[in-house]
Amino acid sequence: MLTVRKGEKQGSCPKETTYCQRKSEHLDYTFPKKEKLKSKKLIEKLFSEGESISKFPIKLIYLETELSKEVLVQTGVTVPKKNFKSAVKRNRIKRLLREAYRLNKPAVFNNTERTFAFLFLYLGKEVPSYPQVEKSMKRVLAQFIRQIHGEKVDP
RNA sequence: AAAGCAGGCUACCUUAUCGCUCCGGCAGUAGUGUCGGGGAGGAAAGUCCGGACACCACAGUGCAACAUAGCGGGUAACGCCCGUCGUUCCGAACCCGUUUCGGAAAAGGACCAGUGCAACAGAAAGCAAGUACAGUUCGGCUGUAGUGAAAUCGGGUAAACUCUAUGUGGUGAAACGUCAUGUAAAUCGGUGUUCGAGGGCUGCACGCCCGAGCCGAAGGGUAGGCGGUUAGAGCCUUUGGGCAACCAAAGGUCUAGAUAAAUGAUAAGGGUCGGUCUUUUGGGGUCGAAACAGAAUCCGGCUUAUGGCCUGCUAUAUUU
Repeated sequence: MLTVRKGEKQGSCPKETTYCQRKSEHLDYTFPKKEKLKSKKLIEKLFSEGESISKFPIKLIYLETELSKEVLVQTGVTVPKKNFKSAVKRNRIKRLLREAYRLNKPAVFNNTERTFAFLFLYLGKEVPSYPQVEKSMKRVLAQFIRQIHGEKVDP
């Protein structure tokens, strides 16, 4: 019988020196509090005035706006309660969406100086795997970049 | 071996990389950086009971409503838990009985207060009528028979209304306190100031209390921080008391605190279980699976969902 004692978790290992290099290359994979979309007002504004990009199962609503914090983008994620009654499943999907955004957000940050509010909606009916989410996320962000650059040129 | 019931334990692990949140140290005016540490559950769930806590000025009476129902104990409290008696059911034993032993169940106050209900059988089942035979003082007066658990009757039934006893004030952390912000404690109309507007106390009535505002129009602002908030009827060990639930003492210990809501993602390896292939066995290869489920003021219960493992009891079947 193997008994595994709780509370004997391994201490986190010392961070590698690669962090500083990353920062200099603008490859910032963090997702701190100030980059989270929290204002009720702004979210309502997003739904009424925002533009959307839909690449099933992810839908991105975005709006160019001024932000209170000194960041380029504030991002929120939503999974409708209607499609997923279980709180565990909703949490799981939100975490996957955040994770996919976190690892792919340099694509946005390195291509714009303007500030946006983002809201990712999950429209599927099934709990996805991470590769599915990431694939969809990449397509959505690529489309977003094309659109904002297109807008810049036109006027 | 499979099944049911009861109880206990557990809720894959390790490493690497990236990331989130809180606390503490250090550096910095600060944004922040860095080092160290903590970071979901047995049900966190349903929100069904009981409390703590907060506010409703004080917390009244009657009715209604709801809950509970042998007796005793435990507890902060309970509709919970423990013990016990009775009842019913199942099994075994013998001295074959309303017996003894073992196990299980629950809906255990009251049907001479009232109302209702009753399968089959029976002529008739609860304002009573009335069949057959016999007797007779000829009066449906008496007896017997027959059906049934029960028949001119204080029979049954309250997971039937009801009655009795006891208990329950309301709201619910979006409570509440505090700080910040705001041009607005402004304008117009109606109504009112002891002949009382409008409220509060419980759903209603009584009764009581506060009392100078209240309602509408048009128009304007906020939708945020902090406290409450995580050290508690806490957890662990030992000893003592008690049949037990549980209690007492001593020692040790600190164990999530988010708020559009942290506790995660990816990869590799290992263990477990299952399928399949292979091997004389040991074993090996390969594919797949890992449930129910996410803290939101905090406790004690109940209920429901659910993957493993272990123990006991019950009856069944098979083998020796």
